Amino acid sequence: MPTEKFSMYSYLLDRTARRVKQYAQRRFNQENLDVTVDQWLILKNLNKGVDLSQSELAELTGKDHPTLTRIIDLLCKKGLTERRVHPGDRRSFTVHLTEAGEQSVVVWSPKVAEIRMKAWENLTEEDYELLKKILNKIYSNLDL
Amino acid sequence: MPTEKFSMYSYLLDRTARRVKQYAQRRFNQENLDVTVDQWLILKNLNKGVDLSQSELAELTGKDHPTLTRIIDLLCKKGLTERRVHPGDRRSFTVHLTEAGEQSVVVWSPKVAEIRMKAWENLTEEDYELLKKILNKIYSNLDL
DNA sequence: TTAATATATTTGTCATACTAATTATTATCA
DNA sequence: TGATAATAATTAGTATGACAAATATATTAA
Repeated sequence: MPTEKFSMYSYLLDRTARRVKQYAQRRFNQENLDVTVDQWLILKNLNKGVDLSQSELAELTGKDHPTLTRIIDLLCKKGLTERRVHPGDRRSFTVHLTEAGEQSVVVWSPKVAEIRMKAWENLTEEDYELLKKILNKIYSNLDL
Repeated sequence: MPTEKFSMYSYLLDRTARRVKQYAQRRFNQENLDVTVDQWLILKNLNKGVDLSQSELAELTGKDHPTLTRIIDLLCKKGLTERRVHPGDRRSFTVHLTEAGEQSVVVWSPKVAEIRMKAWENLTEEDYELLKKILNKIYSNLDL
């Protein structure tokens, strides 16, 4: 006997995720951090000194390939990343953080972390852990 | 001292919400329910015998006005809703479920509820309640 | 080695999200 | 009343998300 409450939970989840992203984006804009929240996620994942292929980046960031291609296009246009030919596979690129990209990550990481904190105010460590557990459970329930 | 873990939680939230929507949409398509998840949300909110203005619908469903306008456009094109002049305010429309729209809601509600359940398998009542509480907390932390 | 298959990326299309600006109408106040 | 401000909806522009199909290159198998 299906219950409608699960539709309600789905709605709450969607609405909350949107607001979290919207809040962060507005703060990015206020601070004149000239990237989107999704672009930032890519930069952050590149900042390990390791160049990654687009496929690897897509996997890490949970983006599909067309979306990732377009995000990289924009980051390259902004001069924050560049595509380099993959040694040994001409189908592939490695995405490389430029000097400017590196600088952005270094300079902005603390501010971004601070912005991201806001959503989780008034929650306990236990809440974080439980939320993480529940979200991962949901995610794996829908394994595609 | 800002911590990066909150960026991680934000990422998990976003990723999970996307997968929940994606799963539902795929099931909608498989079942030949010819609306999007977001369009369905609108239909469902109209199915109380009460016509709502677009502003009211936007408020109820958490959509912004431009998005709502376009969703209503599509629903009207599909013959599931129609715009009616608001008696007493010529700026406004009331959105009305057509006969076909009513039928869709009646026919598909149980299947949609069933589809929506899938995400929440293996979670306890307590998990639901806590998740709801936490999501609402986050939402209100970011009051805009 | 050639033919079939698989993989990495891109392109195209539609839907949604957010912002800013516009239009039409209504409400308010000097 | 008449100017100003507020509200409802729309339009336009950019970014992301999902899906399908195309392109180029690699890999595998007959």
